[in-house]
Amino acid sequence: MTNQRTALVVDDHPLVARGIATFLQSHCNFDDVLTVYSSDEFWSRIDLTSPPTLIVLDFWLPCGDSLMLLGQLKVKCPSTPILVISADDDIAVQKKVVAAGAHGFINKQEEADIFAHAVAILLSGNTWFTDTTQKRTPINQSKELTLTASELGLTPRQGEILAMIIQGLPNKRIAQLLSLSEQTIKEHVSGILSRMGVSNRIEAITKLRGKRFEQ
Amino acid sequence: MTNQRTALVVDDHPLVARGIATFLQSHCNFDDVLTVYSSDEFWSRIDLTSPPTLIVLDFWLPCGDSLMLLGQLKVKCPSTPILVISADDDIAVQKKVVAAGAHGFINKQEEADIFAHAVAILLSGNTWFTDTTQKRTPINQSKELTLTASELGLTPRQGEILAMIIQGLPNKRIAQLLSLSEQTIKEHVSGILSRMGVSNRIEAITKLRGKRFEQ
DNA sequence: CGTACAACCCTACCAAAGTAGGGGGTGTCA
DNA sequence: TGACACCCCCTACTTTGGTAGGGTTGTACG
Repeated sequence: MTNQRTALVVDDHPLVARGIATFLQSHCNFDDVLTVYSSDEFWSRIDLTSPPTLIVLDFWLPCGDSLMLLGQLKVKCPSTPILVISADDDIAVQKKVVAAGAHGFINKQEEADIFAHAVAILLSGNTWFTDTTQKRTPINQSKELTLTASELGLTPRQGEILAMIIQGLPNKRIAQLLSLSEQTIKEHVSGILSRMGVSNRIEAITKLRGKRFEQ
Repeated sequence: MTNQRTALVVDDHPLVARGIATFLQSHCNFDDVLTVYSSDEFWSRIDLTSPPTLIVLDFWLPCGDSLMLLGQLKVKCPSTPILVISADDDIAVQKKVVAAGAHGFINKQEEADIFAHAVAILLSGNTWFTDTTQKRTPINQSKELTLTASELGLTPRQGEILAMIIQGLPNKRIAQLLSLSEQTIKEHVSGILSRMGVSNRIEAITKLRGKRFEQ
């Protein structure tokens, strides 16, 4: 039997696909990696008579049919592990991926060594998913994506209020919920904004987009 | 004089950054490429005493301060062309990038040879931007997580403005970018809010959090 | 003891956001 | 032709957000 390690990478971002491909070759011991940029190109170009050792599939294919493609891949290559990658870390996405029968799911923001680890796990016949039951601390979220009040230089009260701002609550509601005057909230907000270097709460919200905030 | 070609790549997705770096080296004749995964890491690690030949900057850094970083980079390396890349092809994004003084803007979905072409254009001292007048060929993402203007019952203009609201732009800036009066923007905003069933732009932003919006 | 800081309250003021109601001007479609 | 949707502009108004002053209290620290 040949021990050639081959992989198939399906991603509509050529640069990302290329990055994954070179990474698989240089860090995961793959001999040959095919890159495909769309499901159309996949069906017209790729011959799966010899199934690859691993398939890496982007969740956000432009045609939106990555899950369908996943199902067909599972039929064609039943013994090949499939790792789905995505740019966003929505839990709903992972649930869909699990339901569709993938063997692993990982975020593009993941550090390279974690990606390599996931690949190794899949090659060993196991699955790799982030734990959706426990709080967001797992492998999934590297620390750079989580901000705490103290990291932002905020006082505890300011952190509490910032969390409410992010929820979209207006000052009046925050004041009600905390049983404080609206003016006091405004002053806390001013402190938060100047500390964050933004000029209003909307900038603060957009600045924290994609990040997690903990008090 | 040394003709060393060096580049700096700032992208919060390690695999993407790696992909761009290897591509620059293998296809664009770069000798050395530094990769950085966050603006924090940038300031703490990178010494710009010798400005790179090219800077590649991701628009969607997790902290949301890519434009600020861009401005500071322009001060530190006034003669270095800056190419901004983004995962979405929102025209508003490109407009912001242009306004911030970047020398080029390109979508991550672009083919690799187009990316190489853009790099060559920038290195020759010119700029590279995509034509915003022609209509975008819609890239349909998976439908459940993507909302379009028509799905929300919005008119094209309202969709355009909602995209800007989500970016955090105030009415005044939107009016400037669209060459309209601020009042007209307010009326469009009112229409958007009542159509979405929310009472202000902040609720609109939080309502669309975690989802994609396309015009 | 004094200093510093967080937390809370107040008045006053200004800017931004949003609403209401009044015009126009296109284009499409029956 | 009229009805209608969309787009743009205007004045005038209210609400919300944010800043700048001025305070009081309590607590932690040297």
